[in-house]
Amino acid sequence: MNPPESERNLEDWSDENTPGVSPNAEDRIVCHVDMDCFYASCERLREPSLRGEPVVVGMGYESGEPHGAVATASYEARAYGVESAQPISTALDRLPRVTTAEDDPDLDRADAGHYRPVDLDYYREVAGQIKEILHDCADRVREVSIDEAYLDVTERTAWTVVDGRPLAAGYARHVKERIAREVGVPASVGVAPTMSAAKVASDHDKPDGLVVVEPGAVREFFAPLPVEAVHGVGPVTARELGELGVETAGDLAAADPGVLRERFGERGQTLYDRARGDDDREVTPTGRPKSLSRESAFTEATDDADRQRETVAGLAADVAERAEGEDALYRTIGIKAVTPPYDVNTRERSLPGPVADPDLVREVALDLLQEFAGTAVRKLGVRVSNLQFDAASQARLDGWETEGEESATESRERDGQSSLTDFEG
DNA sequence: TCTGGGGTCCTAGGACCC
DNA sequence: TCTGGGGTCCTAGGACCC
Repeated sequence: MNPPESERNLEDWSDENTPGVSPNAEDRIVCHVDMDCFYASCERLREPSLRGEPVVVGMGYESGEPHGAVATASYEARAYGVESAQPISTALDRLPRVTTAEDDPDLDRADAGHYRPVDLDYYREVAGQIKEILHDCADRVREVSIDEAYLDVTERTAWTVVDGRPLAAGYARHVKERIAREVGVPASVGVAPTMSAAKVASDHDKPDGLVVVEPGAVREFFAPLPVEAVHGVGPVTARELGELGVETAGDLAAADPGVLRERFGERGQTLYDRARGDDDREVTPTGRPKSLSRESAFTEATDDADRQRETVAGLAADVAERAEGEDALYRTIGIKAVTPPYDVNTRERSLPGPVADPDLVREVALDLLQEFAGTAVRKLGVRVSNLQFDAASQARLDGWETEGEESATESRERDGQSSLTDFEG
């Protein structure tokens, strides 16, 4: 299983060789670029006076708004306990708005924050400029989200150590600095021979970080980190691992893979491999979406059938329109109904063949909703999946830009810019 | 943290087929 | 006949991520 000792990389001075990590020539160089509190950085870009100030991007902080959550908080705001995905009311408790501070002499303006609404169109525009740089810097780019991407830069640089540091570190710095200089927003970059290690590396020294993990040092790098640092370990898995006595990534790497497989299935093996630095995934471009969905929460749970049907009909229309905008055909139509306290129910129906038919989305969704007649729901969603993309769209494939100025969506934008509610999480 | 929106991947049971 | 084994599709739910 383990590669022979003789194959060890010259730069590998760790005592424990890492099984599975290929020797020198095949060591890839993967960068993970992760924008720091991206939405807040974008707000600062167009409003430079916000630099150095606590900034919270989210919705629902205007009085009278039903609900809302924090999309992104700047590090200054995080110092007050404001976090992503937090209810906006909690954020306001911990960090009052600046405007209220001005009205209220008892409030110290120094302890107040700047709140801004989410403006996804603008963030996408900024992201587009960044992606251009990334594609310029790498042969293969995988965009994970609006503010995050993997780059394979194996052909552009090397692990060779010069003046005590790998050339790859300088290359990563170059990428980072181009983004700062040409776009004006900070990024954290991780460099490693695998995607999973690069991901964790970029996270390791945020914000504005640059962390390099050399081949052979991956396991060592992971070892002291809490298991939650491993991509794919969430709260549930972390708790279950804890029950097995696995607290750190090092524990995970040293665990019995058989036990992990027994408890977590295939995922157990994958997590084990990751913690040991074994990850042979290639950096492949992001493919077409697998599903499209839209959902919406009620201020409070409702069993009003008319409201429910109205909501589902509206969501169905939105989803169908988005599918049309992306030239997607769908073969499965589904709904989601969240009932108190927070039970997620899904229902779906597959059709004999792929269609693009807004009326059908509506009909099927409403039909599936019938099962919940008389049930209070706090949230409803509509989804299409089993997507197929027709030839017309293939011309535009490749696109890392889902251009904001696509005309199909424009007409609908008129009656409420609130239709955009994406979260950085 | 009493819970916002948009995704991905995995699992497991049942239907159905050979 | 009460007995195989294997494969695929569908549906529902769960965990995780940004």
